[in-house]
Amino acid sequence: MPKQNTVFKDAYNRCLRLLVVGESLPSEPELCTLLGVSRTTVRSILFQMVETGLIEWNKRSKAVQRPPTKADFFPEHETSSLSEVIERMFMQRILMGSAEPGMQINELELAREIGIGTTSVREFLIRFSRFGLIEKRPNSHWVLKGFTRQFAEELTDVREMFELKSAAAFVRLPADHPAWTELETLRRAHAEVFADIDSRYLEFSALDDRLHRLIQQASDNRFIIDFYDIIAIVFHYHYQWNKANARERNGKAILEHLDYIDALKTRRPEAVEAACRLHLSSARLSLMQSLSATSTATGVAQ
Amino acid sequence: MPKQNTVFKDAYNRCLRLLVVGESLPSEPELCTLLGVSRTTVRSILFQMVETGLIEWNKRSKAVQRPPTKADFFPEHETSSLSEVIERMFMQRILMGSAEPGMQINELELAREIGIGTTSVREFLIRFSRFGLIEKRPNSHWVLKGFTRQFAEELTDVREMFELKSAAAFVRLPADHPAWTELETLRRAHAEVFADIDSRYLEFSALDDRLHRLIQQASDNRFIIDFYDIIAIVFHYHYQWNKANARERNGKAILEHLDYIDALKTRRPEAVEAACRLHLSSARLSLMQSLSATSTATGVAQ
DNA sequence: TTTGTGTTCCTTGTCGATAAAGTGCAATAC
DNA sequence: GTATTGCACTTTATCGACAAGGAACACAAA
Repeated sequence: MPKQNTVFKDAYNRCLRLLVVGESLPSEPELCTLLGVSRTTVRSILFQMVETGLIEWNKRSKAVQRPPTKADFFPEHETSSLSEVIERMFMQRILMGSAEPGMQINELELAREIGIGTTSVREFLIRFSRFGLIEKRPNSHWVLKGFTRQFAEELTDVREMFELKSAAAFVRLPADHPAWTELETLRRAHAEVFADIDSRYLEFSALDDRLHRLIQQASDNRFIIDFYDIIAIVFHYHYQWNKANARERNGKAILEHLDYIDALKTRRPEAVEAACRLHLSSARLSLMQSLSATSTATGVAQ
Repeated sequence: MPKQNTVFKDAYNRCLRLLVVGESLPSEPELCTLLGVSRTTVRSILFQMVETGLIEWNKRSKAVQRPPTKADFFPEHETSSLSEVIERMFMQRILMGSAEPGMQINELELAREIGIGTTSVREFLIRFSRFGLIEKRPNSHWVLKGFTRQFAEELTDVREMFELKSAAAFVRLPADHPAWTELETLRRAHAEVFADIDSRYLEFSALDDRLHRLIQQASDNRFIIDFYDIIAIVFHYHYQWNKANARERNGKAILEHLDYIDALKTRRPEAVEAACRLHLSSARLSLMQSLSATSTATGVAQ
């Protein structure tokens, strides 16, 4: 079948949450911006909602008839796009499965395993190859380079170069730049999570991503900003499956972040560089430790 | 049609050059390594050569009957793989054609224009997107970000960071590392070309690529090494269509290279850094100048 | 016992087809 | 007159099909 209608299903679910009995849904173009899809999809949603008696639709009036029930929602797993599914499956295989460096990756086999066509797998692998974990042999298979210590070192080396550059650029941002406001928002969010660290330590990942992206943004350099995607995906999957000492680790990291943020606020380059280096080397260390911890179990380190 | 047999045609052409009348071609596996293809392809070549009377083939003897003529060769343009064709066409469009930043790129239109299927175009665009010149809007078109001064600046900024790091690592290579031999070979090649600069200035591009790749290699970092692909493609196409002052520019660059090489040989980090900075800022300048020179004509600069 | 060949089978690169999703224009409602 | 809707049309995402090309293995030759 060409295209699962995941865009529709996901938007439909999100649209269900906008329903307020008695009121009318906004106009089609407004729903488009609200849901981030095209009018065609919005109209499909509206038609479907008429079908299931959620709304009465007559020209410009889209009166909500009843609140949505659990049964109205599409199941979660039907709402994620194919590429997300492939990514999850693939990362699981290479980070958790017994994936040794040098292993061959077979498009057809992967496609069969996931139950999809080869085209999607190929496109995923091509996109994924920029992360430096796999390499193509033309007219032949892909080779897994492996999530090894070597990889982690190369990754963090570049990360440090880029982040130092970005942090230095951040300090030079004009005082009225929106990044400063966002930085203060982030600082508060950090403080809040830290105040309740025992139950909220898992929220650190999201904060980490937001803070570092904000800083990279200041570099105004697409290569630096894009590179953060690699960091993000590695940390995302790695920590997702590796929760040992997470609370302790995240608590420490939040404190480092707070120091880092404070240093940025002073706008003193030396203070920023010091805080940045401190945090990055600690992040590197924790990545390395979790790598060696799992190396024998999963066989992913070299 | 699925797959043009470009691998076969290209290998066939290269195999023709191995023919020596009276002698026998080597064994199949040997031909495989010589031509860099699989036995299946080698055997297709041999069958075809029997067909056209170039060889007599009986088990292990593959006696050459006659020298190949012009007519035996497949035309050059049939030997380049589809992705190479797309790359050329696409680069021509965005570097030479009237390609303004923000322009939409349409997979279907591009495919029709080149006369190929959409799959190949899609895959090319995905691969190409890592160069930061285009960006995908999911479920919709691609956006051309344009070969602008901004792009060139972001590119060269990262380039400088990486090359300084690599050059510093180069100095620390052990004395018996093969890179030192290769460096000396390259120095001689530079000197030779320079001695006859008026007629050989076009050979600079190849030398440039070899020298910089050799240096990046010393970083032992896949992200740094891979990044050079972006530099390479930009310089390749840009200079190919922009030959103003090429002789003068290349002559100057060769001298800078020679200084750079000499500095590396001294193994003194400060000398290396100085020579490296000098050359890179001169390369940046010349890229920028050629950009502004063509900006109005082709509308590619912002 | 190693190296080369014949043969079979599997995978990759490319195409065309099709449902899902996006885009543009003319008609309509306010 | 502007914003919204209805409708026709285009493009994208995905599949299955198939020739080109790679890989494995048993047999043959040296």
